[in-house]
Amino acid sequence: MTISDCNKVLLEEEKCVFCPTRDITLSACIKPGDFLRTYSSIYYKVIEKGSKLYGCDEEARHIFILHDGIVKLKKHLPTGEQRIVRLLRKGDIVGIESVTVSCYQHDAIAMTAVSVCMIPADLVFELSHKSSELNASLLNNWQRALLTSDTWLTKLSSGPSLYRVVWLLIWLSEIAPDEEFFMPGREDMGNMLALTTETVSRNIAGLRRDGDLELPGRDRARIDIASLKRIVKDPV
Amino acid sequence: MTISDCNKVLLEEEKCVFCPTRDITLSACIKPGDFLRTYSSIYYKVIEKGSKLYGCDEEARHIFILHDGIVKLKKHLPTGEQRIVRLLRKGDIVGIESVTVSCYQHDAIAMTAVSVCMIPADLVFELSHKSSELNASLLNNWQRALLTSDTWLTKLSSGPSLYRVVWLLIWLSEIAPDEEFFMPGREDMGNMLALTTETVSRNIAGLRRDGDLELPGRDRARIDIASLKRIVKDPV
DNA sequence: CGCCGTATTGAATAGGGTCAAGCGACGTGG
DNA sequence: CCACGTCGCTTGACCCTATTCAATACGGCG
Repeated sequence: MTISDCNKVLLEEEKCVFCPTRDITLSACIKPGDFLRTYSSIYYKVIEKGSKLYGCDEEARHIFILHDGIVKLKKHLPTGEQRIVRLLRKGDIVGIESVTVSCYQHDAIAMTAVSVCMIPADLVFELSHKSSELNASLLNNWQRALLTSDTWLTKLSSGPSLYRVVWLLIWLSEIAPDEEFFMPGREDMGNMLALTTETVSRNIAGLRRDGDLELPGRDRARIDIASLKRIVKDPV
Repeated sequence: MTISDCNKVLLEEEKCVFCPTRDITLSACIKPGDFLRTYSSIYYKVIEKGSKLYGCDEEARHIFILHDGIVKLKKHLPTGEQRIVRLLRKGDIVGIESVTVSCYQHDAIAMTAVSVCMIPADLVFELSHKSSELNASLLNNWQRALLTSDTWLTKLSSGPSLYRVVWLLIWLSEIAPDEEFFMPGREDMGNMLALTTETVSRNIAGLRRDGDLELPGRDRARIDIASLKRIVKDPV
């Protein structure tokens, strides 16, 4: 089902049944009985590469279920620098904090073309009281986000620059193992790893020389996972 | 109410009413009606400085509500290094992941003497289906943990070493603003900031020379917040 | 073709790591 | 009560890695 197909079914009452993310936890928890009530307030949206889903400190009214594409969550430091604190991919919830706090905590920016399902936060909040499945789903999402944060703290923010770059490549490749996957620009990678663009670039050049990394196109990469894991001494 | 008093009331049916953390969100959500059922399974525990609440990959059966003291969450890297990914303090929930996953994700170690209330995870899970307040409380806790993680990623894991040390001191002082507060050993601080003990030590020495930091005792510090915030260019 | 933004490469530098020695507090045992 | 050993903190000197600054190359697009 393509995006335009989905936009079409948006006009129907059964939109969620045919939604391409029917399999994604949260939407799956919205029961047929809820359709009529939610009909008017849930939107399917396509966001072009580079544009913002929301900004830091904006009033947090919606959560976004990510159907496709990659979204980065960015934070600004008082010193002017910025840091990317998380990447979100298919099935992740963007702006989940809107359920508990009144302002978004990051800038959320589409790194690729992105399609999302936009659900009012108070609707989620309300439904979560009634559906323990939805609740469990929210808790799980939060749990996953924390796990990711821990990984970023341990693997992507400490140790030698080569290790960090390698861990990031491994992490990115998990979206599409054994295949070509999305690789952000050097500056973004630097902002994830707390390194400069030059350092990232140099490490990438090294990996290419050693044959552990191929760049089939701008934004695209393919890696020799086993070899990379050996570099960071990750068993298996 | 002292710890021994609390241990005494543990023997009574009304224990939670007199619990020193009655004001802490989660316990407050356990209603009188639940007392009889929970009676046998909730323990009040005092843990001495340096000992473990649980280890990574252990089966996760309990959450711990932190009444007093500081707990560090540690992760080991395949390379042998370790990193402290979070500090928990009064009112925080330790091992909250036990509600959603089967194994703990960190080593949880008491940095000071610690007192906790130990609640079986399945009990929390069960109660969360019935109490939307408890649920909201869980969601809030998770939200807070993520916020903390973001702070650690942005402020404690990037930028010059002096900035990191200063941010950590500011963060630690928030427990007891304007007063003396707990400061961990240099090695632990290094593991939080992704720096070596020597670098941390040097920066601390510098701050003391400039009169921005006093160390009234081992583990204790007092800072000139305004001055430190000026260093990291944090407004106000 | 020439322009712009991004990536790469190079050379010089600075900041943090590493290694090693010295110091001070504390606890133990003589 | 003091000598001794331990452990954690500090300090110094040197080295190495990542940053900085600058030049160049690449690729898409008007």
